[in-house]
Amino acid sequence: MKLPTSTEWLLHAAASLAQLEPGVSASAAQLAEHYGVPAAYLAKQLQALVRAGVLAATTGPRGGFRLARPATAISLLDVVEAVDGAANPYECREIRQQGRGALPAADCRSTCILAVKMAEAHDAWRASLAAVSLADVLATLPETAIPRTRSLLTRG
Amino acid sequence: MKLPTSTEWLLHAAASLAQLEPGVSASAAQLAEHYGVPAAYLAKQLQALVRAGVLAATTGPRGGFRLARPATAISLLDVVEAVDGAANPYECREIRQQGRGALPAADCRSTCILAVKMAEAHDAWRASLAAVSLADVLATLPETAIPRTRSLLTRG
DNA sequence: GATAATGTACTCGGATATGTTGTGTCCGAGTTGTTCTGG
DNA sequence: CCAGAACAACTCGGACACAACATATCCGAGTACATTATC
Repeated sequence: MKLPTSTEWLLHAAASLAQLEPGVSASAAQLAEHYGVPAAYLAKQLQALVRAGVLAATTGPRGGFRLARPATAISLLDVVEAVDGAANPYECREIRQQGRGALPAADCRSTCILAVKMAEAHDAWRASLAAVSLADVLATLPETAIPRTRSLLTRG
Repeated sequence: MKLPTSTEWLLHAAASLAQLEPGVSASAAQLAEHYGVPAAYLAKQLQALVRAGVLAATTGPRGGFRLARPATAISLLDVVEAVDGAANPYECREIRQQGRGALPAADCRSTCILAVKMAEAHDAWRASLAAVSLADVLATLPETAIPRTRSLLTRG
């Protein structure tokens, strides 16, 4: 069980975009150089956030990516599930109904208890991430961070 | 983020072994046929549970795998982390200290807030799975299930 | 008849191929800001 | 000096190779039981 490496990039990128003034965009190339990551691959992943409705993209000069919603309305879960999908990492294939020890249908009326418990754990994970918004993240940064990010991501 | 398919096999296998009488073992071939899964691959994964101290293995005739501890002392987390590892699926590579926007060392005294929040979510997931033991799983099975499993996994 | 040695069948354990998914890269379509020309 | 059109540069968006891990498989080392020969 491993999240893509790009998850870290996108979380930081979203946090950086949240620090920009409303209406201002930053391009994929800017963000890539800002973090020292491959520009083309970052751009590919940013598209996933656009498809998920977390970011909005604008083409042409002065274009780029910006938040599609206020930072208070974007949770870490929104970002993570945009890049990795919302599926439960545990996939129940009903092996209780297969092989020599297959259970009779009467015993399979309710969901497999193991699948239920694994789903509950996944829900706990999702709830933990859903409780943190980008605004919460920004609130923990030092005072100097936001002006600094704005200046670094503003093109001359 | 996806758990190996074999995770389901091992959870069910551990639950089945927990239903056997103390001291009785079931071989990898038996368990594989019981669930209709590839025997060699299941055996390979069962070894991971042995290395983790969850199962104990015995070679030779009448040998096989059995629980290394009472079912009350084995949690779902023990099984899942034995096969998949205990590492956090989110790996912080400190990109905040890299690239054009690298933060000064003074701002990196404490752990990156994003890594902290991702770790908290992982802890919530682990706590949820650690709270469920194999004995809890067995308690939800119908009365007929345990004698049935014992009879199917007992060799003639 | 009891015992010890032998043989056999069964078990796990690790080393070896293959398929799928994430990783990384490239080029094309579209849009905006700029520049140049004409009135 | 102003307006319009053409141009050019920059942006995203999707299509194309490469690599790492999970998947699947095989054969060898070791052990317990059953058998057999001996005392």
